[in-house]
Amino acid sequence: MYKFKEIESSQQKKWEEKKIFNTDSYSNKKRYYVLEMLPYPSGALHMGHVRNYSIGDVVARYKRMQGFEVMHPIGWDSFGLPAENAAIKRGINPKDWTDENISQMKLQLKKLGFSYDWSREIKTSSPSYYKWNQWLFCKMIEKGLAYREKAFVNWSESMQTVLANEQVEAAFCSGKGDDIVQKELTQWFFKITDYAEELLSGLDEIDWPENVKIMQKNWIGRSEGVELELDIPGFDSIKAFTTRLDTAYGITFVSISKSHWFIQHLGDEVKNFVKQTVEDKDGGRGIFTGHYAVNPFNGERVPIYVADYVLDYGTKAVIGVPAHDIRDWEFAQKHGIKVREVIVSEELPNAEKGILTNSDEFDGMTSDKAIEAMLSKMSHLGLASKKVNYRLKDWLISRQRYWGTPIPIKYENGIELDRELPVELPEDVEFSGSGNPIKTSKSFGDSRETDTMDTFVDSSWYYLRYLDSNNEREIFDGEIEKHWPQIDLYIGGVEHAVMHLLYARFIHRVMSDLGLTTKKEPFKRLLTQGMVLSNSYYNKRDNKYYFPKDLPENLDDFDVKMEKMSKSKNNGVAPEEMADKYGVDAVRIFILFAAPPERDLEWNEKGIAGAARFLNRVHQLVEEFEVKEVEEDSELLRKLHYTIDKVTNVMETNLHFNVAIAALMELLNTMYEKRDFLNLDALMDFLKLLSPFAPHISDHLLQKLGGQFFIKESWPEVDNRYLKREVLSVPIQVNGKHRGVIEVNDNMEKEQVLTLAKEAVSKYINGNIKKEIYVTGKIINFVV
RNA sequence: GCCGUGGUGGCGGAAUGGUAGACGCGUCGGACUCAAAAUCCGAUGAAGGCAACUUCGUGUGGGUUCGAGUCCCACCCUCGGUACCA
Repeated sequence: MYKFKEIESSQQKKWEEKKIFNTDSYSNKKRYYVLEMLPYPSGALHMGHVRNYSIGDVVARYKRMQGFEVMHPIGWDSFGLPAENAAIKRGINPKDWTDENISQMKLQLKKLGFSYDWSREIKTSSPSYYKWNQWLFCKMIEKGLAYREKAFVNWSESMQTVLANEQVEAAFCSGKGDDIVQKELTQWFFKITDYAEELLSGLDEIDWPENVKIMQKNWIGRSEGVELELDIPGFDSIKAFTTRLDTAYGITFVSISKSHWFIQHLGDEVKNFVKQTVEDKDGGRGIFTGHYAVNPFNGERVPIYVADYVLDYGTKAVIGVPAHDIRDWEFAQKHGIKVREVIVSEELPNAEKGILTNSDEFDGMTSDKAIEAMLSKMSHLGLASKKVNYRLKDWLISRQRYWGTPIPIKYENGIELDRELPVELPEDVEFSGSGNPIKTSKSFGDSRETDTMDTFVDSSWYYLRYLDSNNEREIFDGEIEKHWPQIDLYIGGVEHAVMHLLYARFIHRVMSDLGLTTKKEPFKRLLTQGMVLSNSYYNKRDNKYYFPKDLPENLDDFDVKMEKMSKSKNNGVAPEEMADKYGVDAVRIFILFAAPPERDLEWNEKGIAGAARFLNRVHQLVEEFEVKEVEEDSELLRKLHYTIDKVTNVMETNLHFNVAIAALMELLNTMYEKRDFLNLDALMDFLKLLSPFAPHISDHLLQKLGGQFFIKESWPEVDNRYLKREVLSVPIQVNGKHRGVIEVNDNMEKEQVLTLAKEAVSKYINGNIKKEIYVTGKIINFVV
């Protein structure tokens, strides 16, 4: 095996010495900005990171070879819950814990040889970064895009803190869910709903995977419908949204959400129901309020329920038509609510549009006609209006936690912005596990906001800070932003498809409206990568996950599953261990080869050995190579140019590096067979193609052949002359079944080809051909 | 529940509607070696057959088409997200 350790560390040293990955912010070359989602410093780099950064690194190196000035930065998303938990559990300061993790992970990253411009590194937990979060917050207040409002949260009485839904679930699982209530707190929000329409239409301008666009579309959830007013005798009327006004005669109940204004008028039973937190949100849970609303169409009194399934958006109230809505049907079944058919149906429930019945003068109309007619009648009475509704809620950014950006607000004389930025996190705090630690600080002051910001705020604009990360006067220099207005390619896990990516798009638009950015959309192209999985071994006898090295011969007692690598399942594979054993380049090659980037990847140590073998063969070939006059070999040249074409295509289109690497392996095999005909140019072209994937060995071999660094070389070009084939083999089918192959000249006439084909498969034809299909050069099919 | 993903040999995967299984792993056989490792060469979807070859085969059931892994409909399973994990 080639000496990968020596080669890798010496190449990395050379790269660092020459600072060849640093980016000129003001470069006048063509520019390309490739970015991987910034990591949370959990303490150790995992294979998911390696995969993410390898994908980005390949693109960065390829683009450099194409003559682009490439921006490829890295930093740390270093605020967040785990640091605070470590503080509570082990008495470590969150800052120390975080910084220690960062320095460890940085070391690991450097050993993996990614082509980052480290001079741009950022850390979101440093005041020089979060200062600008606070500055943005102030701007948003000025713009009317941040406001304070009451909202329900999961509140743990014993811990005196807010819990995430995930934590609530965990608490219920371990039988500790009893003290969790729904509590109303006054909190800060960002008005993302003001941008709902833009965020929706903006999706059309970006080159993102269709499924991610659809998820965002559905999350925003635009629906056109009607807001209908129903009277509650003795109270204000209630407004309910519906997209199916045609079913209004079928209303047999009304449901409101748990934060609806009407609840304040209700008794303790309902209020207690609202406070309860239960595990199962989807069981059609609801309670009758004791009040009725009047259906303006027929004057009928229908019961009002508070129901879990009504989301806190829009009017927070929906009409219940069990006959024609499946969820309403289930709710009605559970609560014994009556059902009335108003769309002619064979069977109930029936959610399809159709012809109306039981609907007075609207009987016999189609749904669409009826919606118009019914809306017109009600709007004359002032009881209904057309309305566009969104599922998207405003973004609650307040967190009752320590390790985040302090919200820069003082409450001395009402609500006041604190303009002396940064408002730094106090260090004289206690981590007792109960309440917000900031409240224990003496230095922080009594009149300040003690909530911190959601960490999604940090990660919503960090890519802009990279442009000018050491700027102390401004969030970034506008001139540099004009040079690098968008991320050309953004790479990260599909788990961020909605929240992070939607928040970032929102903040970017806000910044654009503030005149800070020149484009509306931050990420021109998105690649969502799959997870890295490996086998986990769960022992059914002692209920523990075993490390693979601790397994017995006999696995009868074990549940073996392929799942996401994680600490708790003892199935993680440490990148540095693999790099030590097989080399960094082999790790990269394997992780890129084992699956296309967007798919989940199954870890397999045998596979990485295969990658190392491949690189060893490359090394061997170059070691044995001598520069001398050789004859041209058309097959070798065709293979070479076919591979250049293939790899370039992958780079320019879908980034399916697994296919590109397979092509490189095929080329290597051909070059081995034909090594007597191999010249320096061909060998060099092969190494160029390989270099983005396996940069250490490639640069090492280049230096042996008299060059320097591949990112300073130019990407090879296809010569179409070599790709042409004179003889094509065309498969023949009879009735769609493969029956043979013939070789034809590329200039042969159709008739001649068919005659030859008939001869070749005569025994399957028996004379009577009904139809002949010939797709030139591709396929022949006879129907008999 | 809702929104989205995926399902192809023993395994990871490849395949603009046109020869299913490229490439790699594993396995088997051979070469080299005193031997082993490494390396190199060859075979490898399943069933039947001495063989030529035949039949079957891309989660399940239907459909469109000369032709479907690929398009359409229904279903099953899997994974991600679900607004305070990041």
